[in-house]
Amino acid sequence: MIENEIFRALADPTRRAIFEKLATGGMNASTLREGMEISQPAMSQHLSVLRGAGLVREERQGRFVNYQVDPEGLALIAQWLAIYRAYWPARMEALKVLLKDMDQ
Amino acid sequence: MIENEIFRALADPTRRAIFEKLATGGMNASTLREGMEISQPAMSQHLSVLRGAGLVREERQGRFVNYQVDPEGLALIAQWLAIYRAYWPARMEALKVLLKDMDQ
DNA sequence: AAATCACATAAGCGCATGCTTATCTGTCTC
DNA sequence: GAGACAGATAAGCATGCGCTTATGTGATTT
Repeated sequence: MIENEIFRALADPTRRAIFEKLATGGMNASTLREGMEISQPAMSQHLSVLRGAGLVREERQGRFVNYQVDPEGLALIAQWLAIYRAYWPARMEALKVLLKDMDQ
Repeated sequence: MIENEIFRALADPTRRAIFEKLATGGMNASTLREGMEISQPAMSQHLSVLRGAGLVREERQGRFVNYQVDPEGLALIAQWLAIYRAYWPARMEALKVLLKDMDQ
């Protein structure tokens, strides 16, 4: 069950930070590590978890590995969330705007 | 940081099951426990975590405590997710429908 | 007020998780 | 091919987490 791996992956703040940084644009593990106080093995392990959850894709480029956000994982969260749309407050302007954007 | 508590709360499959059951309608802890193989203290602890994450509200009713989904937590996930809308695949029909609904 | 019921809290335990250091694999450069 | 570099994997360790049993608290019933 991948849904479980997604939520578990995002439960760790360091992993969310990595994912969020990656969302600004694809980059390799070393670049990703810049500015973050995290060891190389730790980064590698986190990326592995994110990859297993379908939140991140990897692509070998010579001796670098380029990582980027994988839409699949995000889509699964969105679907999970959509089930509970009845509970979202009507005043959620940000989401409304989002939906308008998508509807075009 | 509550965002962290939300993701952590949802990372546990038992807790997601409780939340999902609660989404079908508010009920007290004992009713919630029916059909789920979970001890009374475990249920109480899970509900406490969900409450701390803003995913669930509680309301004393005599010697029962009625629990129900709290939209606040869901809204925060939705907002977090919305940041990454650029990555959502265009073919996400379910979400499109959802947005249309909300836009009315 | 005594017993019962719904639920919360406390304490302890086993296992998962995230980190560390050390080492391995694969690719590039010279 | 030897060294350097990017990254993965292994092993060990400390902490966190979810469970259990036991007990506490507040409300209801008789």
